[in-house]
Amino acid sequence: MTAAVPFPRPADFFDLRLKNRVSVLIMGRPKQFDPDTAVEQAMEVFWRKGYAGTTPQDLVDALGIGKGSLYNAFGSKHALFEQALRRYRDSQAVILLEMLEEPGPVKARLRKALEFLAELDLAAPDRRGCLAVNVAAELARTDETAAELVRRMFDRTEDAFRALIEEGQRTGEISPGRDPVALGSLLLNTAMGLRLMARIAEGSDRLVRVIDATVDSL
Amino acid sequence: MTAAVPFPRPADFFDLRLKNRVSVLIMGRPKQFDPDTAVEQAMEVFWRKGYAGTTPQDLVDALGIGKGSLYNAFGSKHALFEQALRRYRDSQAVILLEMLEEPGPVKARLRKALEFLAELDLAAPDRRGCLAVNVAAELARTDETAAELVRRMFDRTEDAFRALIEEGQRTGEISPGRDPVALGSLLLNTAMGLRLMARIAEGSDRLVRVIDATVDSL
DNA sequence: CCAGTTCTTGAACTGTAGGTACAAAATGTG
DNA sequence: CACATTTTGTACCTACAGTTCAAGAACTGG
Repeated sequence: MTAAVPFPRPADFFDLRLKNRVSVLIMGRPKQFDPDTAVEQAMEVFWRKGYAGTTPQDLVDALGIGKGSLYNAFGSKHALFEQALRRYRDSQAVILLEMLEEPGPVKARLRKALEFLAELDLAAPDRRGCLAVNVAAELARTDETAAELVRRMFDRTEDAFRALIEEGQRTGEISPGRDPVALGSLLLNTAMGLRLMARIAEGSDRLVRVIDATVDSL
Repeated sequence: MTAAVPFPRPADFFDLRLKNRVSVLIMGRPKQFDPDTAVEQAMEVFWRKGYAGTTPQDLVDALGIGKGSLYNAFGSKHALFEQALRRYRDSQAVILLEMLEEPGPVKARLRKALEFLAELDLAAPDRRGCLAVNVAAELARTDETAAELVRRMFDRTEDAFRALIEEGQRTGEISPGRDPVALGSLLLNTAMGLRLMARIAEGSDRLVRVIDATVDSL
């Protein structure tokens, strides 16, 4: 939960201090837009159109600000993308983690979480899927910064699944003979596979079958 | 096996007849390059760089022909991409299908096939992963033609997994109580998930765990 | 109200994406 | 060899990606 919003890294922290001091001591014309909102909107655009598929014009249109403001505030398309990806991690990727931590029987919780993902993805505008999955497929080998961010998100999710399995083994719901680490990896793989499948699925049938078979396998 | 190279569709067939008649009756200068090889090379480029990430210049460089020849022969970037995707289906996507049809115990065959995928993906240049997976993530909602091709590839693979499960149930390797259709979907999901994970994996550890847990779950 | 600073707007700029047009060269046919 | 037809490389084109910049607007402290 608290890990969802990680402690600012040194650079961020310095920026923040600097920004605050400046806003008190010097101050120029204030921003006409909220940078946080802008990052959020940029995230939506990258999510729907991909990195290469997003143009500065798309961003300008979505954010409702001028190109100058955009580059003044964020520096470059890639820098904005990086911020958007971090925002995704902090606002979206944690949703699954939180669902897995709710109380109740382990298998039911797992099923509910997977069904939630499937419904979310099938209902989402443009069937955008999961930004982390999309970035993994699009940029993995050409953008090490993005790849590392996605890797960390996957690591965290894998870990949450492992913890869930271990809990199930303690409560007796899941056979203690099975390797919780391996099952954690498997569930991560299954969940991300689901989100990929959701991008081209015609209906929910296949996704439902995957979820059924997964829960059945535990 | 024979399905690997499908019978020419009407349009292809007509083109072929026309081309042959022309080559007998009129005939001009023959192509200096082999279109099949060119499509193969284009496939490699799209595979490594994605659709949006591939420029006409990239294609010209990789194919070693002029832009004029490129557009004369293939019409547009997108048309060439479509041919490249079909080529992928016929030359690459079938490899997994063939592996699943080999003789031997079902579980061992499944393990071998998944391990083969993982090794292939980890060793591949630029860790390009699976073109179908990449296209699903990049283009699903913006290119219906490509989406349909990927859908069909996924359908075929899912079917091969289902057949494998049914065979395992006949030989007693797999419990007859389990739904082979659902397990087919699950294995498709797992395999495509693996190929996605391979794009950002740091080592083979996670992939090995996924494979172990998958085979264990049957 | 002026200095100093930061933000905004919009034009401008460079390079390239994606594709077309064309003339010259190459080739099989008779 | 002339002919019809095709390929090919080059030049060219329009649009836009991605970014920069100049001019001015808004704010604060003095």
